[in-house]
Amino acid sequence: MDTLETRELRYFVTVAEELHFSRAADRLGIAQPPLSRAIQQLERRLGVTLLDRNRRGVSLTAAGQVLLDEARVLLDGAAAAARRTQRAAAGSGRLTLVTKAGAGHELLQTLLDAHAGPIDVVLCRMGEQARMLRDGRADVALMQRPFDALAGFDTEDLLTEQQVAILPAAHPLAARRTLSMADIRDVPGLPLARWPGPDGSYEPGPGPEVHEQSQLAQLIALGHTMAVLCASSRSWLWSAHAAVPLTDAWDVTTVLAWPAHSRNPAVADLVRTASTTFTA
Amino acid sequence: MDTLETRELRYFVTVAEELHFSRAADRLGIAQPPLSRAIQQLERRLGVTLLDRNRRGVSLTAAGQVLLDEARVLLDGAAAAARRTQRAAAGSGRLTLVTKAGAGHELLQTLLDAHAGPIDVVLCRMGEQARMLRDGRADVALMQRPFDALAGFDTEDLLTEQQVAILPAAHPLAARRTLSMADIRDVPGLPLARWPGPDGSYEPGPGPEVHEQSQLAQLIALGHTMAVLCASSRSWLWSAHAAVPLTDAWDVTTVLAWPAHSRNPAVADLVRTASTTFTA
DNA sequence: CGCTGTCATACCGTGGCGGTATCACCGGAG
DNA sequence: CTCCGGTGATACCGCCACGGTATGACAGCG
Repeated sequence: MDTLETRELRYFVTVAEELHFSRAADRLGIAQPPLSRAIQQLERRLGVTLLDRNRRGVSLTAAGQVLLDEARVLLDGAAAAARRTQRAAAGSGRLTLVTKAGAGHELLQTLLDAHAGPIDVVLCRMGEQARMLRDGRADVALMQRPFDALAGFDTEDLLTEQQVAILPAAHPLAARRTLSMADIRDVPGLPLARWPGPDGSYEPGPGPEVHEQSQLAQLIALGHTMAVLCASSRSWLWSAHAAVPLTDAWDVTTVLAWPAHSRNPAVADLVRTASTTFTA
Repeated sequence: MDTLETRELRYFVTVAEELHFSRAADRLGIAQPPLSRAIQQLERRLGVTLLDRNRRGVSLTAAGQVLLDEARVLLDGAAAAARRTQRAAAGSGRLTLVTKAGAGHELLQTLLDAHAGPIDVVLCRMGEQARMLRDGRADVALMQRPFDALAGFDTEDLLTEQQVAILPAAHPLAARRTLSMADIRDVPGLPLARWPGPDGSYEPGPGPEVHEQSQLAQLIALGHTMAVLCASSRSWLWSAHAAVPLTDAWDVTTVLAWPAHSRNPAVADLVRTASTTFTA
């Protein structure tokens, strides 16, 4: 009675996105009638109306919206499963770790030194780690709580640290011993840089949009922006930068993250190594 | 090049479980030759050898083991998606919350009072919540950290409490004001009750195996066992029971949990209600 | 009242799935 | 060594289901 076929899910997602059978069929590379039939068959099998075909267009029912969300997750999962299987066949026993370029450099070094097996390290842009874990291109990631979206992952805490404000060295605030969040909010001519959110888009605001550490470093050195980062970011500062501790910012915990259902023995091994290395 | 069909995954999982094509075909209700062909086709499509067909049986390659894990998750996910869609169509806007029978009774009452919409409450046996969330029979669950396996779920902390030892009132230890874990480990004639683990099996040990609060209550009243539970369990104690605070046991946090990718608006609503109710 | 654009229906051909029969291969019993 | 039982692979065939084309039903619109 159930058994959703991935072909049907692919078809349904496309129709739900286009809200138009002909365009969806076009995107799928098939004709419209078989698509209509496939959706009808899916609805009949589930015993649920997924789409309202009114005059003036197609719209999702509540159940259709639920299935759309579920189907997207399933299709992504299927693609990820294929990739993970292929990676497992190719690099037997190798592990791919993904981290933001420049973040937690010493920590990563320590981790790699402590771990016995071979690890491929992939550096990615901010917030890309989750996607790479989810789509099967990586096995584990270094991520930061509370910044990164950790939903759907298992995690092991590695290191908790305070945050610091990174400023142009020439700016008056750079001389302070400590700062509070209130001090750095709305500094004239020195807006906070903006990172992409979980969906890759930016919140509106006055600061420049950045997605790489090097971008940020340059913009700060030029005196165009400032940023709030964890204390270990000091390792990549330039002489034109200054780091001032923040007294009232949230602590940042760097965590090792992996897909919740992963039973990859190499991942388990790395996690064990990490937990003994960093809790001791 | 990818696009794993669920039919193929179903076939592969069965073969991987049986490690025997004919038996697997039998379980699937098809003949052996089409099954062999389907697996070959899957291997060709992925470009990966999933099974070693040696004389003396079939065995999984490393890549095959990876795909087996992934495929199980995907198939479970597909079944869950179907159920969630059907539930969404049937009880429009209703929410199903699952909790252990007897656990966190007052907390649940408070939550239900605070929430506006209709909620179906399902009581289940210990550790069943995760399964019901995963397979789509429930939308949200009350679970306890660190007892329950929360991997793959999003959670919102509701209440943290100390643990207490629940003893037969007649036992000498019941007179104590407080106890430590050392005091109650290896008490002659009063072993700790054992719960099922995440996989439903029991660790070996001297105490009786229990999976329901009522079972436990009776066994304690009879003087056959004792248990360590969170402080709010006091609400269901009998007169034949005594609760003694434990000084050095882990705190227990009751959390609201839901599938990580859920975008069910009713769930989001309940979570918002819960977080304002319990953090204020 | 046609014209256009939508999704549904009718019908048809083909490819893929599943079935049966058989092969190739190996281990074990004699 | 030979035969037998049992394995998975191969060969071949029939049928269903998927996809294509043609057309229908129906609403909006000039």
